Amino acid sequence: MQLDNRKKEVLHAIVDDYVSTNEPVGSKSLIERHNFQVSSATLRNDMAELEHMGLIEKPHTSAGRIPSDKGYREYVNSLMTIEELSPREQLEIEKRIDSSVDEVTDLIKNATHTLSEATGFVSLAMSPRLRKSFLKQLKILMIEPGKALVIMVLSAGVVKDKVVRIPNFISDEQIMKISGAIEKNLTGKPLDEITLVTVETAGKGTEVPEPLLKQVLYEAYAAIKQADELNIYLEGEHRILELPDFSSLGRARDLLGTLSDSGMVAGYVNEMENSRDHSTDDSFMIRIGQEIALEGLDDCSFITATYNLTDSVSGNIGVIGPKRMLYSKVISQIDFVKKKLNKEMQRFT
Amino acid sequence: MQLDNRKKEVLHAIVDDYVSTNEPVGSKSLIERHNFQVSSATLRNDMAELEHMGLIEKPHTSAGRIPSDKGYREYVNSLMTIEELSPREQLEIEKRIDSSVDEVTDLIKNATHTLSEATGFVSLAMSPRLRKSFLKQLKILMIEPGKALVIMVLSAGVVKDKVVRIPNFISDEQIMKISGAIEKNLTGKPLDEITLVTVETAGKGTEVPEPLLKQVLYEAYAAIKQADELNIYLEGEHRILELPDFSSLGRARDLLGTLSDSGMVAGYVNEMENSRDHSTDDSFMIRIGQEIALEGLDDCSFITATYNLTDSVSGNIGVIGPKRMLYSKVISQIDFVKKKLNKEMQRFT
DNA sequence: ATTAGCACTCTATCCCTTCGAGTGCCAACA
DNA sequence: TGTTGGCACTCGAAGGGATAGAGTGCTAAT
Repeated sequence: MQLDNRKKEVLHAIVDDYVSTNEPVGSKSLIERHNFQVSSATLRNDMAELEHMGLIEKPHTSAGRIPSDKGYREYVNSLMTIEELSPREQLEIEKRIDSSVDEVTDLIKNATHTLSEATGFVSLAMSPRLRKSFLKQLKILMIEPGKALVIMVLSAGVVKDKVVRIPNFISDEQIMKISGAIEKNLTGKPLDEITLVTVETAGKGTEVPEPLLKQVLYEAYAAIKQADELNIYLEGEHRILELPDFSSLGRARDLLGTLSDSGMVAGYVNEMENSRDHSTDDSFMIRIGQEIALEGLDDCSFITATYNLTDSVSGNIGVIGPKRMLYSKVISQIDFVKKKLNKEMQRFT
Repeated sequence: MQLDNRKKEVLHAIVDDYVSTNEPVGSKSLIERHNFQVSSATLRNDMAELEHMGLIEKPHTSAGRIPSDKGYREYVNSLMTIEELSPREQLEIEKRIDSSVDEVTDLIKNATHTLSEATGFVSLAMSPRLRKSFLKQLKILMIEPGKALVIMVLSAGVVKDKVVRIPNFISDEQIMKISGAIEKNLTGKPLDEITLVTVETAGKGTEVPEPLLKQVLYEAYAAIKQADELNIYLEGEHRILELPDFSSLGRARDLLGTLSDSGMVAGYVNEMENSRDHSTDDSFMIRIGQEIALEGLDDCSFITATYNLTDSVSGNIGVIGPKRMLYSKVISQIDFVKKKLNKEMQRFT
């Protein structure tokens, strides 16, 4: 069945009212608050149909209706209109992000924090996916016998390092030879094309005894792989408790419990990113309620956008909030933060 | 008034019972659960006196008694006996911390996580206070025109780095000269004795034009100062919600709100550390309820111990849990984790 | 297709009662 | 003087109606 115009308006109105009042909405209050040119009985008929179609539901027989996941989905896909943030709100966000940090990571954390403050929800960001960026420099610095620091400068303007163990009796000079060889042969190679074999090949020809060489090369490889690992930044978890939607302790507990396993959340965001439809240039991903395959997020919506550090290096930033949220507002907030982030990131590349 | 022996036993019993049942304890149940050789009426008299002394209080006229902050304090100071962890528990902790990480920071995070899991409370750790450690190496690595990485190796076995801005047109060679000069002159100096002036003096004599030199020296100084900054690691905030003590949403919200400002918590821990009584070798700090000068922690106890990375470089690790906790158990857990941490840290120095 | 009217449903809220654990105090006792 | 049994009293928690109010579905009329 198709939604005729009035039914669309009714659904739109129900979502709006429910979002703003947090009470199931009935046919009568719908008439009161909106300019429907029909009677409440007519709306009741419409609502019965919307319910039949699975777009709204009632908590109990004699209560008003609330949107179902499917209803929110319809609202987000076809009904709502995104409006720009007010200049005031824009300014507020720009002011908080502008801080002239020197590292991309700080910029991202900064943006995440700002987003959480602006929306009042939990916000999160993934670190840039660096597998498509390539090595610009790689140095190995001896720290003390048996310990060295591998420093990598990547094309995306990111610096990574890792402390590694090396053989105790290897000399400074030997380390420098190896480091030079790796750098010479691997510079320009994207991280996802660097394997243990590549590194070992790159290090061949170095005049360093085999077992020593092999261990250092392995550690260098491990450092490079670690640089490629994804991090997730979560902010504002405590704001959950301010929301009436999570006033039932149990829900709040489940949600925070799940969020505390940041690895799992990161994995999920990654999965979302991979299944994203890249054919459109719309970089938003929206998951509503049960669409989210994480425990305890049944009452949440999960919205992320993709930011770009370079053409081929990107990450995600977004929020986890209650399903009952002002979608149009939140989406423009995320969009604005994302754009600001993209702009600021140009400084680094 | 002095506490006679029986009153001590009564207080002890009240704390124990309240901790284990989470219900105000009355004279009758006290008799039932413990082997007092007197009647409940006698205990009632004792309890009235304990209340008069401010050690216990009643939620309402006709309820049992619960320990006051002062009562817990007395319990912690004089009544409880610390028992060792069972071998089983020890093993559990050792297993989780043993992981052979290569950086001190990871080790600390690891320990913090373990402590939170073991206690079921929020745990936290401060990064080592590095001001007494000294520079062993300082390198400045050019990343790209206008950007460099300052790398510092400290005596405590810690590596720190920071991306800094440098003049666009400075040469690799000039940077190396400056870096060499700083390293040569400042190696061996404790961080807290390094000031902007010290760094500028160290860099004198370098054959680099004044304004360029000055900016690089300033950035190097800033990097050193940043290495000295304290970090705090918090773990397991979500566990708060599992505790019956914080089932009243409002309290949980206040607590998590306060904890979300990690800078503030860090400042408080620092203050505690500074006011610690260093004359005894007891490295525990215990703050109960209102003794904690942080909003929303009225129902909490805050217990930390001091770990040592080297003789002069230390940090704190501990928990924030409900006042109504098994103090002896929690203290031995912290103690055990701290000792394990100290042991593992020897690898790094 | 829309509407007015009506009987029905279900929850939230308030009030009242009852129950029980606990207290304080008093008088008696060792 | 410290201890005890007894007793009246207090207060919160739990349970049981009763009521009000918002909302629904259905029917018959327009």
